[in-house]
Amino acid sequence: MRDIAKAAGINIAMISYYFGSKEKLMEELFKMRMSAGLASVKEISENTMLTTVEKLEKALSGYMDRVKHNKSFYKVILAEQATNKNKSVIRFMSRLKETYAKFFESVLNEGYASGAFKNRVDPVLFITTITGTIMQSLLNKHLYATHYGVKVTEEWIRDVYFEKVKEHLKTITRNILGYESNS
Amino acid sequence: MRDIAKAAGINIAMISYYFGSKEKLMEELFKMRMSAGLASVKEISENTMLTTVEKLEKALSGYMDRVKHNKSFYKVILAEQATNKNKSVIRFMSRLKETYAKFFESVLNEGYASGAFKNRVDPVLFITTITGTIMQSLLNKHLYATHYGVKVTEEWIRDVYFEKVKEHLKTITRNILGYESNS
DNA sequence: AAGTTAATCAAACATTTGTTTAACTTTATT
DNA sequence: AATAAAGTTAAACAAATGTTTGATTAACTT
Repeated sequence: MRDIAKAAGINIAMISYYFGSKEKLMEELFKMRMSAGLASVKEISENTMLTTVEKLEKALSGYMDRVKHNKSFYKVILAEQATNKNKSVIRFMSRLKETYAKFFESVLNEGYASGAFKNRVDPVLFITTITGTIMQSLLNKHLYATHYGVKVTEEWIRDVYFEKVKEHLKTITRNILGYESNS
Repeated sequence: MRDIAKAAGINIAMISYYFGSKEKLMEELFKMRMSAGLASVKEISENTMLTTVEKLEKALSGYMDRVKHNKSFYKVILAEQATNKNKSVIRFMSRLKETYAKFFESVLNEGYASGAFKNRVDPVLFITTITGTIMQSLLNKHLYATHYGVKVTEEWIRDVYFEKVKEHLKTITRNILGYESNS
């Protein structure tokens, strides 16, 4: 709390004054940061101009971009889920995941119905692979860099690494679902 | 530390007496639990009787089994990497990951050389997807269960859920690398 | 301008947490 | 059996941590 107050340039008592407790502060943080993802999914599913593949790729690239611009926050998400301490955050994440699950399930079903996707996959496990790849990419930056002898800088992460991950995501999605590239 | 001592049925001072500090206790835990993975990789790469696909599938199924039998520990691994606090654990994990990276790189190269694998993938990003899927499957148990209306029990997790994840892993590996099923 | 409410702060408070101490018991050595 | 070493413990210690208090200042309201 002291670190947060210092970083925010405020007195520590202000956090309790405005948020009530550390737990509630975390809750607000989650609600605020997660709303962008929900809005993006909502917008995509309501857009009738998009093909199934476009919907899918738009969702994935949006997801990647949000993680790319909120690296620390997504590490907090990981830590929160792994430690399982803040119950209201866990509940919040569960609801959120269910929303994403329904979205991806409907996109996959649309693709199977139209014949765009040739390979059957469990939608929940598909999300698990996508989310897992993105989250793990946050933890494997240094592995990638040292393996290929590159120096880790903010620019490299932003302009090179995350672009490679994005491309990789596209590739594996195409291979997993079995559809042809259109770009 | 008090919780650990209680769970172990020992006095809290014993931890300092035998391990020195909380950090060093964690280090020992990591060294101990991770040695199985290293041994498995070593054994597989030294076994000349196996085909490339067999090596790959043996490594993945071994990995899955270790996670399945040490669920809490792998959540600790996730939390440790996400919070980035214990530097010696981070260093240890980095060395370990590099070992795995080299292993998978050589397996993939072997597959490309023999023509067994048709699709090119970056080996480090391939590991990222595999590890990510497995780790995320630890966090998505409840999503899977509620999405399909199943009750979460230890038996269900062990006998049903992780078997589904294992199957899924096999499927996506096959699709990502582009090789044919042999079973 | 007086009075009320809201915002801010330094300090105090009460737990929690990792570590150490000092006394003791048990085990091993001669 | 006597002595030393190793193992074990309850209690104390010091630092960290989330929260509250009570005083002070700033911002509205009439």
